[in-house]
Amino acid sequence: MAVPELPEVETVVRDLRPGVQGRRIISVTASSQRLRNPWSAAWGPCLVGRIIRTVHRRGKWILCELNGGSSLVFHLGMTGQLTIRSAAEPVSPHTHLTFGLSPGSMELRYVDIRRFGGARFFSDSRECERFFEQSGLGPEPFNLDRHYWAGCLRRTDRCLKAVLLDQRVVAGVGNIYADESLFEAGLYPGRPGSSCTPEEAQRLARSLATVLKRAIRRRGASIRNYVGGFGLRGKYQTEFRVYQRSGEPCWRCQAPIAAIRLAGRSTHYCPRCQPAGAANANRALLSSNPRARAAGR
DNA sequence: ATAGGCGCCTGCTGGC
DNA sequence: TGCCAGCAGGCGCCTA
Repeated sequence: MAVPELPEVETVVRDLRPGVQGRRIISVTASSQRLRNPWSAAWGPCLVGRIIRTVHRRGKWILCELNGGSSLVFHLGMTGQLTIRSAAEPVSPHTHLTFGLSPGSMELRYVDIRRFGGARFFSDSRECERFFEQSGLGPEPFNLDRHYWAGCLRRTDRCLKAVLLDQRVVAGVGNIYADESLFEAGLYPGRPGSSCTPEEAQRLARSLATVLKRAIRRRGASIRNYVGGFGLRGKYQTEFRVYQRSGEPCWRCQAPIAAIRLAGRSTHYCPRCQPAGAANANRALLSSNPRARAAGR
């Protein structure tokens, strides 16, 4: 099950923008089932009549800015789907929120099988800003400040996998792209952050950005649940180097991919390209060219 | 202060 | 064939 991480959320946001921006919310319907971020009945009346000005992403969050300074913020959790649909389309099971839009008979629908996600309303921009400040959400993973990132690794004995998953350190990374970027960087996921040289830290930052941008170009990864804003699946799952490939040959060296458990998450890596010993870790950036990929299959 | 573990939640899978 | 334990994991909360 591919969980929505940064590339998937970015795809949803890009898909939704043209259909949602400039439209007015004319109705709000909530299911009776409780979401992890519970929907307040008071929010519906606050939303009706407001126009969605912009839709953008922050980490794994989707922010819809409305007129009057208020905002509607979504988190997809593990199985959330936020799509724009014709109001005539049948409502699929596990639809928890429906926002009727005008002009046109379109609906913004929030579907979430496991209900780990949800939405919340902020009546003014300061309230929204405060929410994100309190959550301590870290910077976006693109163009990470070199000194900030090196410091985050140097100061911790947590393993690299745990650091990447920590939304306070860097926003938007989940289990798939943590594993994929560690492979790209040739770094063993279990290595303590403090064991990394500044060069290794920089390599990991570059690999993270590379992998995320590549996944965005492929509209994210779909294993089961994830779909973009139009309900279409992503394609990046066919390009996983290590994630869910345990036992299969490494794309680069053919060694079987290993699976372990780190930071409470299944973790996939190549024991040869990502050696556990720090002395062997200073390797060249891993190739991701299609021929290497073909050779690995 | 920090890190690790647990529970929430449903659907799928593999073993019996 | 049918049942059920185990697993998947983002995130908030609790504990050591």
